[in-house]
Amino acid sequence: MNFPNFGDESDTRTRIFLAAAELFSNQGYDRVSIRQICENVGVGKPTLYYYFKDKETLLAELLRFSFTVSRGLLEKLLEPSASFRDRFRNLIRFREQFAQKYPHFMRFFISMNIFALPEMVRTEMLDYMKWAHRELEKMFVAAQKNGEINPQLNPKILNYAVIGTMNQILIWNIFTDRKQLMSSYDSELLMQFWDICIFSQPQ
Amino acid sequence: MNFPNFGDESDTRTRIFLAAAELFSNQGYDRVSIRQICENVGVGKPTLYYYFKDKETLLAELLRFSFTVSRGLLEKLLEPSASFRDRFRNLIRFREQFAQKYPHFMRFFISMNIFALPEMVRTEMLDYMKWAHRELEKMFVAAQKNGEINPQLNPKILNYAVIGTMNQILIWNIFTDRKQLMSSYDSELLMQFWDICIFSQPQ
Amino acid sequence: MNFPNFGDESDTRTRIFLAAAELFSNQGYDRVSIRQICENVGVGKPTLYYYFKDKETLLAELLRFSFTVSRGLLEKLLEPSASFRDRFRNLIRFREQFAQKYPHFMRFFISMNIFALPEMVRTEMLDYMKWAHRELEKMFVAAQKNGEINPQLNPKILNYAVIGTMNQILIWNIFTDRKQLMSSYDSELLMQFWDICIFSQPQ
Amino acid sequence: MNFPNFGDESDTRTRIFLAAAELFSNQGYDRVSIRQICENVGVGKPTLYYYFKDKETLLAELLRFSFTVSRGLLEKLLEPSASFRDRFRNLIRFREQFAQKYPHFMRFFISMNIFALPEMVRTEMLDYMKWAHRELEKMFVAAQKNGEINPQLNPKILNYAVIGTMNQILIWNIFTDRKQLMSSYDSELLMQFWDICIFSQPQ
DNA sequence: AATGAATGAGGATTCATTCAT
DNA sequence: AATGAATGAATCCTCATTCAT
Repeated sequence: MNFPNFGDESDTRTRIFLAAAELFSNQGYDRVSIRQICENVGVGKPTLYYYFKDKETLLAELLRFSFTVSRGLLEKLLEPSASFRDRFRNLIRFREQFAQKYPHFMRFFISMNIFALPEMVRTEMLDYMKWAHRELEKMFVAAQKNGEINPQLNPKILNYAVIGTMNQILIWNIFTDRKQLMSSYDSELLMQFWDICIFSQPQ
Repeated sequence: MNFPNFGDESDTRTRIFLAAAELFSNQGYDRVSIRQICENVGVGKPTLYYYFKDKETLLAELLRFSFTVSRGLLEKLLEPSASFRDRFRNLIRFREQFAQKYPHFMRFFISMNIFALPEMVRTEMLDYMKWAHRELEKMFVAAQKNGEINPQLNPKILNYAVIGTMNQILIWNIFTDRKQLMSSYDSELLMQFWDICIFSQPQ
Repeated sequence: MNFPNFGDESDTRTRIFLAAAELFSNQGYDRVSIRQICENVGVGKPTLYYYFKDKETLLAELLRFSFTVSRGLLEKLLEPSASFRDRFRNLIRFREQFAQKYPHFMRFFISMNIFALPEMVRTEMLDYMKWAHRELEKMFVAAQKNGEINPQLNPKILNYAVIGTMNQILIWNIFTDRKQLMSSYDSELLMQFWDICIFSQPQ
Repeated sequence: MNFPNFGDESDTRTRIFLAAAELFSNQGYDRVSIRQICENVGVGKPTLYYYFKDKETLLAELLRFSFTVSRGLLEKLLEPSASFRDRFRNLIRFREQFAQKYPHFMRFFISMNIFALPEMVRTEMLDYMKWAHRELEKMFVAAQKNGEINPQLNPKILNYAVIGTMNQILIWNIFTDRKQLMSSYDSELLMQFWDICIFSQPQ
């Protein structure tokens, strides 16, 4: 599983990007000031404005980065190349590994409240989320048709359950300030849980 | 199922309370200004400060109200008076009905899970969440001992799953601007889902 | 030496009066808020406004009280009944005893910066000070004519010196937070000092 | 006698500095608003905050400037290079000339009511004053040992008298709105006064 | 590619004061 | 004689943003 990289991390633009991700994820978009970001990076404010039109744009670009990574991965998962169970496991593993590699981005993404976002960014985010939601649901429906998972389960609810459970783990670990937002042990337990709930066939 | 009421809803303090809940849940704590709240209520700023020491205190009192309601209910659910399944159903129904009666508070509460909060408020919130988390887990463990639910399921994950799924439904409905944050149809489907997943015994 | 008393000290008006004197002398007129005064007295704000038209009036009445006391005394001193030296000694003793009996008023009076006062009060204060200044100078001139003090000394400067020295002692003791703003020992030393400087005749 | 200069007086920081000194000395620290200062200088509020962390810091820096000037001069006076009488005369002349060159700073310094000052600034001011007080007293004691001034005079009181008299002249001239806070004629009279009082030897 | 200096708009909060009771 | 509730105007300060260099 490969994640895209930012550019050169010694490059000013990238340093601003990363500092913003960290600060936004810790304190929320509104509580972070341009001054704070610049101080963290060690540059003056006009430098930030040289690279990013404004604060919203900076946020938007951060979100777009998350989307790109996330969408890329989801698209791979959706290709019905492997068994559904393998793809499902990958869905979990992906979150685990993204959380481990980019904890700030994970925090940032999870703790992003769509209503606290500037209009322009909100629309973009909502579009992505709707797309992901729809695609996942299609995947579950297909898996039920193929008999790969319990067909009695309502696929909408299943969708909520799968995503919601992962999010709940992440949220909980963010709140309680765990070092690891999602450990490999967590994803192991999660897989076992869904194995019992959805992969075992009813009698 | 009874929900506590605020005081007289024509009372200024209560009006500020409700307006703040609505605005905070829509735009996030930081984006809402004292001026906005006061305009919504139709009072001057000093009036707000007459009732609430400062903005953080207003937020804290809103959260405390939510906690009190929520805790009171959870405590009833935890009493092992009825069958576990009935109590579980009540857990879902409670959320549904709270969401219907006080959609703003539900939004407020849900979005608080997500928002960056001032430190002082966060601690208080964390305490409540830890308590609720712990108690629910105990309930699941007990139910497994009694043979009321599938004992193979990891109770921690089960806890995340049950709460996370409800939250996901709420979040999604908030995001997509549904009128009903959680309909009785939603909770019906949800109950069926868990009936299959956790109440059916393994063979 | 008798000082006028306020009315009944259990009377609300007097309690406000005293609390204001203490607070103003500690923190300065501007830094003290009506709220603070009321809290110290244990009454609501409208009560204060029942007794005093506004904050300025409260200040003005405090100053007027000081003037009345001070002027009454100075007038006694100016009556050429006793020897000049006795009257001079009384001038010092008066300050000492006023400082001991009403330390707050003394602080209040000393630390009052005339430029930091509201216009209306300022004029009143200035008038009093000019009068006192003039009268004292006359007294010194008369004493020189009578041969009671060294006639070589410039009476204007002498006036500044006598008053300025006492003030300096008070200011210093206020600054360094002495319990006694002016002890009887202080006034003894002061008298000895002026005995040498102005009462001893030149050869 | 040389006084330190501020930087370039067309420099924004210096202009804020001078405007603040003038306003503070006229109206007192609390009555002067940031807005007022900025209007006087003709800059926006954020510009002031660009140069000074906050209002207290601005005040503290003004005081520090006064201290530095004052201390530098006092140190020169204390060097027992010249006769005591010459140094004493310089003490007076220094005040006279400082008052003439920087009337606003003189007013500012004199009218600073220590109790109306924020805690942090107060301590700093007190430290300086204690130092100056101590050093001057030492100088008087030494002069008495050397037989340069009347040894019968209590040096503490002498200290109060010398400083207090000068301050009284300044205060009086400030109060009565004289153009010159301390004229060379004033200092001439003052010197004659102390010549008679303390430099003439007792028989 | 980067900066020092500046700005307009708006933030939370507190002030002295008043009304109806 | 006293109060709870309310207000307009002002406070200090910070924000995102920009210009000239």
